[in-house]
Amino acid sequence: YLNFKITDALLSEALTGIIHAEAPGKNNSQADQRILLEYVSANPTGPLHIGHGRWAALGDSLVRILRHSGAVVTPEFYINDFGFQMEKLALSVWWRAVELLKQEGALPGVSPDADLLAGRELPYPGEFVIELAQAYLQEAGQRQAMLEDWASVQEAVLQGGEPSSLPIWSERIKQRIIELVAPRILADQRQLLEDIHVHFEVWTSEKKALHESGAVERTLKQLADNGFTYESEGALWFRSSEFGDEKDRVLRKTDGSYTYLTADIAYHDEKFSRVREDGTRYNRIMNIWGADHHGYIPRMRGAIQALGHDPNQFEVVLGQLVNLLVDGERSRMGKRRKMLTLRDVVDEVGVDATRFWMVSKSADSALDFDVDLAASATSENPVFYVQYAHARCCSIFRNAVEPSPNVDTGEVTPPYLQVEELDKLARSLTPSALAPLFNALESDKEKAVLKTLILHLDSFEDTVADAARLRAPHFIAQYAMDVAANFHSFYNVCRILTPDPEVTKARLMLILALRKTLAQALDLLGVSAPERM
RNA sequence: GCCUCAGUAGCUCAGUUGGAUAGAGCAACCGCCUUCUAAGCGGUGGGUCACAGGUUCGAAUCCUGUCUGGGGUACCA
Repeated sequence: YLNFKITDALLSEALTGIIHAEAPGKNNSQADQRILLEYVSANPTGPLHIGHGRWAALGDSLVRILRHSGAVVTPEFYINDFGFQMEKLALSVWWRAVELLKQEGALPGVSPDADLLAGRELPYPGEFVIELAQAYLQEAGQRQAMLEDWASVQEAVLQGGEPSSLPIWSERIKQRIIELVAPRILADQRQLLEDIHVHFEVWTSEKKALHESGAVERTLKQLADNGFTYESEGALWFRSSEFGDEKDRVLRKTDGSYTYLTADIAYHDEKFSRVREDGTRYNRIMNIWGADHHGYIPRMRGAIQALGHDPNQFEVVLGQLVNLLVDGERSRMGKRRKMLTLRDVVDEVGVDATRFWMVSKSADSALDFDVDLAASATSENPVFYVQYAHARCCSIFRNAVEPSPNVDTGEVTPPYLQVEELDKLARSLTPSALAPLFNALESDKEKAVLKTLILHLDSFEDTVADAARLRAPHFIAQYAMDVAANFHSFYNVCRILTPDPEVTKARLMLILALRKTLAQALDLLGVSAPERM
């Protein structure tokens, strides 16, 4: 094993490079990549939950890291606004609307106290459905339409007709509810995502872009022309087993409707074929999926191949699921009346803590999110450790250029140096100017801590490239914690602002490189870098 | 059954292409604020890296098997 000595000159060069860099860690390791990254892609059937939060944090950090590594990335949200889920939601809204009308005594022949929902289980029992129903009834004309609708289904409902036994209500009202409700929910989701600094450039509606546009039929025809479909048992099948899938998959059900897979195949066909603004196409179609979709990959890959695209350009980043811990026990998220939403968590622990928490662990391991710990996690979250390091750097710079009045004597100590002086020094910095950094150290310990810190700063670029290559944002979180720890050690063992101006300047350059790197690392995670805490 | 992810300190988890004495945060204990922010630092205690084989000069890491836990195995989305 080579045991080479790292000279002060090399360390100086590393620091100088960081200070002159436009953005630390920037590299070209992914420069040949044109990536369409689809993630989150929730149904517009309710608020985002914790699980979505993990994909959002993971995906957005990945976008930032890949771009920092030279890739062109388009983040995209696929809106699953088609199919049974939407109908189930509409049905739930309808029931809540009936309930509201009943409470007002507006339903003929029904007492306001009567329990129409007794024994029934709404597909979407959440509180938010009641708000949607209220909004729906306030729409011009909808209240009247509901009452007319009620007259036609009243008897069936009063005799105990189940909500699931469709249709007991009119198609007209169903569509009207969906039209009203889907955009509202989507807008809420979008607002929350923006609030946590997760931005999508493209929003693709399954309903509009695939079903109403005829894209699904076109893709289906292409698959058939290529000879990969057949009819059996009244359904249309895809020969996915020819591509390594366990079995063939249904594309068109016996009732004539399409499966989710069919629309998704059309979607991926479109993504592969899409021509970008500069005339090129994407050479990487990337998705972030939950581990519950794992078995779905072979059939999707098969379909991509069957349509003549390169399956090697298709990539799925799988994330293990998030468990919600309530009273120390795992509980399934979702269909509870009171559920803990992503909004609740963000309100409770803040954007920075939530995002850092979500990406500080490998996506390969299941994440336990302890609700009871959420509040206390505020002070426990390592994100503050990193942010504090950054704030400390900023504080040092403030002290360096500001006069400091002594509280006891009232005397004012002049600033160590002027802002302009500092800027000029940074701009024209050469490695040799950093010599005082190494010469003025008093102990081996100081020297060792300093060396570790600079080596760490120097490895940032490699870390970003590794994180990009392995699609592992948690490398960055880990890195940020490590560097922060190095700095906190150094800070306690070595003073930055000293009576010797040359030493002070050199050490300030170190802090400048550190501050830039910390700010960049935090930015790659979508976390703010506060100047004071 | 098959596919897949995981099992590392009391708890939550890092450990990148195999590399030197396995790390961090939290929790426990002992120190450190007249000096750049103590949301910090130093120290102590705490690990048969699930288990058993194998490959290798060298394994938490690679291979095989076993055990335990999560997820999947739909004409749901």
